[in-house]
Amino acid sequence: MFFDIRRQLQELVQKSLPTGQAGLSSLETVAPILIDIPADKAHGELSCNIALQLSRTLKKNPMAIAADILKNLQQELTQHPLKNFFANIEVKQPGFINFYLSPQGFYAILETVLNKKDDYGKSSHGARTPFCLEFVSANPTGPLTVAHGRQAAVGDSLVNVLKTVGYKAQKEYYVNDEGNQINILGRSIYFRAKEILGDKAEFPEDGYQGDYIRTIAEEFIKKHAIKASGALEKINPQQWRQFGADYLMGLIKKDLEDFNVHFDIWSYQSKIATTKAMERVLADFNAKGYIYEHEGAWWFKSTQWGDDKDRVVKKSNGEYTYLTPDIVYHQDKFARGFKHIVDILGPDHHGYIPRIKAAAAALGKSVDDLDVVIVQLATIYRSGKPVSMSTRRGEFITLREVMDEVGTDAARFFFLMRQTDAHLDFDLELAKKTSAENPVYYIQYAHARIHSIIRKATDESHLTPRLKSFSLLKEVEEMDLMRKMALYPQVLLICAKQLDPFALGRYLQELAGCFHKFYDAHRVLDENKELSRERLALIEAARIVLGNGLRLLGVTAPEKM
RNA sequence: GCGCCUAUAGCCCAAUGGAUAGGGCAGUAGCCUCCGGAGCUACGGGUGCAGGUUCGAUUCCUGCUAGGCGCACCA
Repeated sequence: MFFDIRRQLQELVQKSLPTGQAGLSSLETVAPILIDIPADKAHGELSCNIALQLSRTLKKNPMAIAADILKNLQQELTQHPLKNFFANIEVKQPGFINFYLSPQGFYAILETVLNKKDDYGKSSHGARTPFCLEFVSANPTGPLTVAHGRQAAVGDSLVNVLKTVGYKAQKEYYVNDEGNQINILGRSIYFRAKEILGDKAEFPEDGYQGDYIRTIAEEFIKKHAIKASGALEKINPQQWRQFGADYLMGLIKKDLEDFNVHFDIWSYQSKIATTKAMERVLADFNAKGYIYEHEGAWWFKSTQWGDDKDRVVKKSNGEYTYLTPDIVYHQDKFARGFKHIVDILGPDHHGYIPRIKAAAAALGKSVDDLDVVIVQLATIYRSGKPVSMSTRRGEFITLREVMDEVGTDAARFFFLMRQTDAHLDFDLELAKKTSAENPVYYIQYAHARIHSIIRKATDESHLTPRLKSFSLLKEVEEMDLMRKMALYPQVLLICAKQLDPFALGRYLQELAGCFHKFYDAHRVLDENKELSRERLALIEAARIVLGNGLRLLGVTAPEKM
């Protein structure tokens, strides 16, 4: 809603600038006109700081400039459709022009929400730009951990937000189904299978220790009806690897489904980063002069784009490093038409960022066409004590355990409770609490409570929400609630710009708070039927916005709790 | 040594470069003949240190201090 008002105000202010004064010709570049939403409602619903910005150029007191602009603005406004939308426009120290909405202005917000319903918040800001977000991409060598869980929560919600604000965003999972990790996986299963069949073999030092390996070995033995350990030697190592990777990918996909994360594209390293493809891309880089040979290895000149040092792409023993197939993979993504690529990675990858950005540049793109979002770790707390997560020793907490213990809704929400690039403490006890301390229940409760009221109104009094022509809503709590709803599209834009859905969860808490305050102060089902119908419309609108926001976060919006 | 992240009230966290720095927990005192008390109200308490840019800095820049993480011909 504010979009339209803000854009129109921007034009009006533009027309109202004090023309004909010194320095005005360069005003556009000196200071773009911005219509802000003040944090404090005492400063109005909207405000403009242009007078402060122009003060230096015009060599004039900002209060005086603002007064001039306001005078012109009020003149412009008399002919403008917005003229009834403002109760007051005034200049405040040190030179802000503040706009105070009239009841009509507030009701326009309400009508917009009620009209757009599920579409409220949508915009065309992204201009259908094709975005590829790759996240989780855990190797199929073990179950998903809470670290992956947080990445999944961030990535999925972020894509939902990006789609809503008009980007053509897709979720992609890159399956590393080749390489050392998978070789170790195959060997680990093989050795566990030997053990199970009574052959005491030394388990490899670098093998995966988790109990799930034993389960996979048992499954393998059962499937192939193997009776004695001698039969294991006839099995091709590739079979161990394939079986293990398939089995674990099955688990991972199930975990993600239950976590309410659904990927659009599954890419497999074995299909994309073939030896031929790697040779081709390195030959291409070589032709462009981005490759040199040193001590028998091939080096990629990533320093050319700001990396600390050049990186080996082909080892002296002829093998490729981790980077090489990844270059091919990113080439593949760009070739599929994505204008922007976002890789969501764990904190252990932050040294990797300049390298992969350099690769994007070497592929003929800009370093800005690829963003890397680093998701910091979440530390799980139980009874005030951190829980160990060492994957090496198999003592890790899995996403599955957390999901099963606190539920998908709480888990999804809690992973977003701090900015993505900051460490997060995840309190299992708090996530399970059914009280106001637990933010996800606080929000869901508001949603369920609204449903309850509307149900009651429909069933007992046959009252339906009014849809337009409001006139009776004028309490502070009612205005606060409408003001907060108007902010929603802006919150989505901020999330998109920051590539972080964090602000949305916080906003929903505030919105729920506005509703609870309203509820406590005023009765919806009043003696005055017309007032009841308008208040039903107000809470219905709040329900819509709460529901829309929760949906983007992958959290359910229950009608009853 | 180099790089990244963090530093805000007793505790946990907010604040697209804006105005009097917000909210939760804990503490104290209140609100159910009434639509869901899983809720609401009131009260205290503050930006690590030193500079710089700006009309304006919690925010941007430099240096320092403290904590976390990362720096392979590993993936």
